[in-house]
Amino acid sequence: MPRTGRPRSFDDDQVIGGALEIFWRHGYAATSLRDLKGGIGVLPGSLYAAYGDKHAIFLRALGRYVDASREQADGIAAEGPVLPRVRELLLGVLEAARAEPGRGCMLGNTAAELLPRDEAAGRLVHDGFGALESGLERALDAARRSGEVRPDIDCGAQARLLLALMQGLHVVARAEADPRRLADAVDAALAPLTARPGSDHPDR
Amino acid sequence: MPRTGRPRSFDDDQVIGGALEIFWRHGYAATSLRDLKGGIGVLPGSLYAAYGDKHAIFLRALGRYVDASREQADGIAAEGPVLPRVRELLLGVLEAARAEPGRGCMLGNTAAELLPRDEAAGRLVHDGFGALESGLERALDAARRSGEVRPDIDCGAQARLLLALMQGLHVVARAEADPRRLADAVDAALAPLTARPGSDHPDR
DNA sequence: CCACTTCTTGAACGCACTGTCAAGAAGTTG
DNA sequence: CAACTTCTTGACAGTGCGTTCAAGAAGTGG
Repeated sequence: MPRTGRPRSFDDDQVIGGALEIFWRHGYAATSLRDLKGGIGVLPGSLYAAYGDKHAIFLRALGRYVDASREQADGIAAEGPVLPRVRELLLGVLEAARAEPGRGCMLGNTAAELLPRDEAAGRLVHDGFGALESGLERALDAARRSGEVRPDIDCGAQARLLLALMQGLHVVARAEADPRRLADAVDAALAPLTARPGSDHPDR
Repeated sequence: MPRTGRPRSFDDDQVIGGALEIFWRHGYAATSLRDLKGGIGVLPGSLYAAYGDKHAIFLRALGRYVDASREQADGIAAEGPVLPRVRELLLGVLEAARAEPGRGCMLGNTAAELLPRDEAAGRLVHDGFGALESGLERALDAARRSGEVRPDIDCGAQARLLLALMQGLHVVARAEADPRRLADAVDAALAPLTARPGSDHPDR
């Protein structure tokens, strides 16, 4: 007997990716299902049949962003010199704010708009922040072992500092005509980490 | 000839203050005029007659918050030891997040939700951030002159760093069950400012 | 106390939103 | 090809929104 029906006309990845793009730019409340339809070409009826309701679609999109954040965090903790990568990460926030104003970080945007009321979104944002913090901490730990950063640094505290700085840059940059004005704050944050040139570094 | 009519039954300060409270907690889009009525007891019709529309009421409330931020900024730049006050400011962000989750900073909330699309709000947020940055910079400058912070510190860059850290703490704290976990990031940010015990401080 | 002005009130309007549904389109399998 | 299943489509209901407005209430100055 026949068991299959008409297949989906849209690709799951494309729909969630498109929804992420729109939610990212406009936020949750300010995004209507017609905006989603306009952006990805799938009508509300199909979206509801496939995913449930608007909130469920949002959580799917946010979940994809969290996955991407996890990958980014792992990239920071990769091999090689760490501080230039961290610096690039933070300056990249400012450059993104200049090139595409009004996007910011999806995690921070969601935190500001929906937390702590939306518990499901809260868990995802918590995971995303946790991944970034953990990636930064692992990276700093490795850098400390290699002598790239001073041995007396508290890598956990520094990771939390850098995460908060990153989120703060996203926010403050929104109000700046040229976000690059904030670049010296990045260097001010990273300078104290560097090992002194003549200082003792354990190995190598 | 008679020229005056029925006087207002509500106090302007109370209405704007009440509106600020509600916008602060719920954001702009998520606050309806019926919410405002519920919170301050003034019907939409009167609000429209008195202030214009919803957006105008929001700008008035935001303007009041900016004024308060300016006063807070001046408080930081007051006389006496600066670093303990800055530390208290940043730890106060975390304590507020613990005691009253979901408020954050009205400037940051507005930046995340409305900027850079809403230009009038953008100017106000820019002014508020500017006041905080300037207050921090003046405070650090004074502290450097008094020997409280190291003489080789770039006070402008540090002020921008602390402002961004403050805003970031507001955001990240929303996703933390206990925001005090972030307290060590505050100390990590302030530690490099302190003059070394045996170091040279110009006067006193 | 009366003429006049302004404010308050609650209903109402137009609109946009989320979510639903029935009918038709488009596949798949025996 | 025929039976069957699933998806798509566009219209629609229900709700809540910002905003307006006419009528009555409440003061004020002469």
